[in-house]
Amino acid sequence: MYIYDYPRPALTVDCIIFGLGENSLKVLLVERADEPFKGMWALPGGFVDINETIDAAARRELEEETGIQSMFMEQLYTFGDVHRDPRGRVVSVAYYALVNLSEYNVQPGSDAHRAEWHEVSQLPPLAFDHTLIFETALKRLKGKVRYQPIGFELLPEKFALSQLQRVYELIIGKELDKRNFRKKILSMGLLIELPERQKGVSHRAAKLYKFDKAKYRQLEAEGFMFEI
Amino acid sequence: MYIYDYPRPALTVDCIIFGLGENSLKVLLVERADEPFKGMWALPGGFVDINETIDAAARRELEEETGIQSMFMEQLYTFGDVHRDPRGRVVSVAYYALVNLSEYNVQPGSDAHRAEWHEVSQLPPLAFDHTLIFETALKRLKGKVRYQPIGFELLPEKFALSQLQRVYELIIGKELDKRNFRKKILSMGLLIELPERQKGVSHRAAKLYKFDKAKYRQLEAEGFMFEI
DNA sequence: GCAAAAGTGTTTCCCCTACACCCATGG
DNA sequence: CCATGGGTGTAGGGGAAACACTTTTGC
Repeated sequence: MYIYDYPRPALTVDCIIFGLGENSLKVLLVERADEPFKGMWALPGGFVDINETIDAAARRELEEETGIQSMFMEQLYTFGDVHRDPRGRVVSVAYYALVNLSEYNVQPGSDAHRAEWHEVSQLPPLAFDHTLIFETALKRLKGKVRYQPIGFELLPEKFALSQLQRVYELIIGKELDKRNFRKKILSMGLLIELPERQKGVSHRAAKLYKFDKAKYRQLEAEGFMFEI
Repeated sequence: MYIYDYPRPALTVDCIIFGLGENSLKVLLVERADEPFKGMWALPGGFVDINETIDAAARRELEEETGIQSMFMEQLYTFGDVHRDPRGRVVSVAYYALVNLSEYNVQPGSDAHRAEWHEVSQLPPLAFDHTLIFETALKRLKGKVRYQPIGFELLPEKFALSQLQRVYELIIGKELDKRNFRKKILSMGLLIELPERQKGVSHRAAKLYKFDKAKYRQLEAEGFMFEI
């Protein structure tokens, strides 16, 4: 049994890129330029090169689509139904990524194809099994945001507590009590209060904070569990 | 860009099969019959057929190794380092499975190769990147057992509460208070008390229970969260 | 001075934890 | 009768949830 004797599925990555809109959670979709599903919206993705790890392929796709080199990214699940691609057997490893739109001013569409941010609650029909992939990603995000500090990845480095609270409310999908939220998040001791404040707002300017990654890693190693 | 123009990685599945020993958690390992890593222990696995889903390939491997047709199984993670297999580019989708040893009397080694149950705390060196895969599986199991009712999968259909408690203690790795454990698990209302009792024990026979899957699914749909 | 969001404490209640003794059964 | 695990209740503490008003700032 030599490993080259077997016909092989093609291997791709697909990326679910979440971003934060004004008052909604968004996902980056691309319009398919070719058949199959020409003209339909799809998740950005592409083939895994024979000399590149799957993670590297996902990073490459993320950068191609957004121009951002380092963002939070995590493998989601591998989809391998026999008929998920009409062209033949294609197995896809899905990744989800979180990006801060306001800081980077992401310009989708720098590539040849059209790309747009869509509200997660109003997605168009998607090509292939991408609706299933997207739903899997959203479910994972909702589950994970409560017990891992990934909400910060959607915000700029410096943020106000109300922004952070809005992130959680958008993802979890229910309102949180302001005082209890602040108490809880501050009591973890994982936020560094900055000397600066919000600028250009027409009301009292909020204190800005940043997430203390080093401290989180230390606490995590000691058995601390993040939880909202 | 036609999908057949790309050189493709080979695609395999690897299975981490957990079973419950007398007083320990065990994993099924096979001894490699061929190079590379001939004679070393490895996770059972094999190639994904071009006409079979990845899940089906994993199920097939599980059945080949254990003779059991339906056991709890879940995709774990996909491992795709470029040099993880010295024969060439091989991407492996790992699955973990939970099996109840006492009920099925699993006979590893029915196949041509040697297979044995090993205590998870005393594993030999493994072939390929299988130590990494195994550690990923164990971490997942430890994390998941607390908030999904998968502990039951390691037990026979009818079990005593003390058996269930032992499962949790083994996986989580710390002792639990008997009264609190019983209170919590019974208060969820997910166990059906059976009219029968343990047999053949030289002390007071324990009540037997079974897990109420239908009720769990119903509660889950209503937003209920299992948690130990 | 008004609109809009920032910021702040206290009480109540429930759940988690800690903890020790009697009971049933087989040998 | 003894060894082995089965089975049970309560008190205290801590964290989660509920809840409303004052402060700051720009216009």
